[in-house]
Amino acid sequence: PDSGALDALSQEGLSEERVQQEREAVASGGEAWEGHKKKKTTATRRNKKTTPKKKKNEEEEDGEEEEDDDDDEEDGEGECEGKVSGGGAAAGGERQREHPFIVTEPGEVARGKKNGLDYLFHLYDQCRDFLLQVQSISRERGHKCPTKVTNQVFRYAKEAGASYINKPKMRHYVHCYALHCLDEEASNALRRGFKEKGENVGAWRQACYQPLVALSARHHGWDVDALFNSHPRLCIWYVPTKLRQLCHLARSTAASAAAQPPHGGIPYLF
Amino acid sequence: PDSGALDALSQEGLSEERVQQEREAVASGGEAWEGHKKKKTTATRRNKKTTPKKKKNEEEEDGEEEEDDDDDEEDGEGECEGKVSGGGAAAGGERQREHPFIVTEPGEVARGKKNGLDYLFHLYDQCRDFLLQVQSISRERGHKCPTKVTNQVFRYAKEAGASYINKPKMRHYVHCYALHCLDEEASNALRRGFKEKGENVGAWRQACYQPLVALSARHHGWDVDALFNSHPRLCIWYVPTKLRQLCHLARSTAASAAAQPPHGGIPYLF
DNA sequence: AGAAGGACCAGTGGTCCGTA
DNA sequence: AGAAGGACCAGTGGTCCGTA
Repeated sequence: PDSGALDALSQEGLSEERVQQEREAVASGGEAWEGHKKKKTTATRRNKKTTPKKKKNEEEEDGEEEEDDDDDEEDGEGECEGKVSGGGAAAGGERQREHPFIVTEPGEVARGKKNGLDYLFHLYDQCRDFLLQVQSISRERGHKCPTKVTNQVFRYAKEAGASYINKPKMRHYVHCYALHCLDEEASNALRRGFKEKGENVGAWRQACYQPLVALSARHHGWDVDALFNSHPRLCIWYVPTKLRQLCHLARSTAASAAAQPPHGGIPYLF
Repeated sequence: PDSGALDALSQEGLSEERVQQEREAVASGGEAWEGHKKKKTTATRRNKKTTPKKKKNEEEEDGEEEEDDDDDEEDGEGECEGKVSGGGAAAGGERQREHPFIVTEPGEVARGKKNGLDYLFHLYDQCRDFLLQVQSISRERGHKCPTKVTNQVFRYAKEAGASYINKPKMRHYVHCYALHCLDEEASNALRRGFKEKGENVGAWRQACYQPLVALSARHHGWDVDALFNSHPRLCIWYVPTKLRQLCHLARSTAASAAAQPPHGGIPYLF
């Protein structure tokens, strides 16, 4: 009732400018992007932990990463950006998903049907770029302006043609990007170490938590929100739940260790 | 799957300490608070503007506010806090809602079955207090910490016994509170003026928009978010949609007036 | 097996409209 | 009529789990 003469402003609209500006090296055959599909599954999901997941906070020393040298088995890609699978057989529009990440050193380009970690981090910078565009549009339309990478930003990215960006992936690796932003030296060392040991991406990802907890403790008294906010490219990302929990746990542990010192010796937490 | 050994922390719990600390003067008879009721209405709401609402951006000069002097017609209230209706007849737990607001001068206590504007503004300060408590609890549990008055805060307030606080009411008058925070002089003058003219609360509420638009223009280049963030008690409140729209419209108007000056004269926007 | 991401769900911001 | 607020709804943050 109060909107008055003001809601002539439509909701979104989204200029299609940025399409295909990013992402040149796409799957072979050029089958159309699937875009909005909304496949309605009728399964009754969410049966609450029927399979008792094993927790893997420490990295296990297995999974000897094969480093496959089948370089140009696909088309002539190798340019710069990410690569997708599902390009080969019948061009009837089958599953189109990005190649999995592997642990690469800084500067190293992943060969074969893999994507490297520099590319992963580049995706975060692209999201930031999309956020800046969304903010600019919001401001000029007088809408409320997001400060974080929200659903709206992911939707915008998708509409702009960056279909390889999606929320679950970006949320999954945020803390890895955080370490990259906050301590590039340590991040690079970790990448080299895990590549050398032949660890898989999951193990490397797990290993990124600990250095961040240490940083939050050392510089921000375990306030991981303050840690994220201290960096301009990082502050637009939500703090992942698990990292928040780890910082909280570490603080509690440190506090109780300080309150009740052991009988014989000094405890070292890091 | 990642939660690990950390989710021993339950969700809320809410110590019942604050109950009845606020709000002494309650309805007569002392019938129990209705609390959580969740009456399921089966009506098909949202038939989208069947009744064409008239827009009321300018205050109309009618409604000669009767200022009823039936002071102590109810019980012996008159202490300090807000008053509720529904105390009279059959004590079978009927509708319990706050008395409507009337336009009062600063310092003036509303008489009869009315609440004054000092009381209204006091509710905002109470909400801030509840937010501070929610933040404190969140921080000590390692949860993410709200910076604004969210649903969680309203829920907390209700559980703490402040059933007279609710989201629609608080959102409805935010901009009035904003003016009170940002320019108490102007706010007080407006209250005196509207009381004197015998305007109702709705008219006064409408009149609070304009001075805020002027403030946002003058001090923040029409950035009303910046205006809200400039005040510590105000920055915890979401900017109301209509105020945001008004600021946007005013900026556009000012911009086009500046770009295309009229043939004979200088335009004054304020 | 390890990993990418469609799609789901509980709880949010926003406010309409049946109620008093 | 003017006003208070229960309750609804579209779109969010978060991430599970069917998929490749």
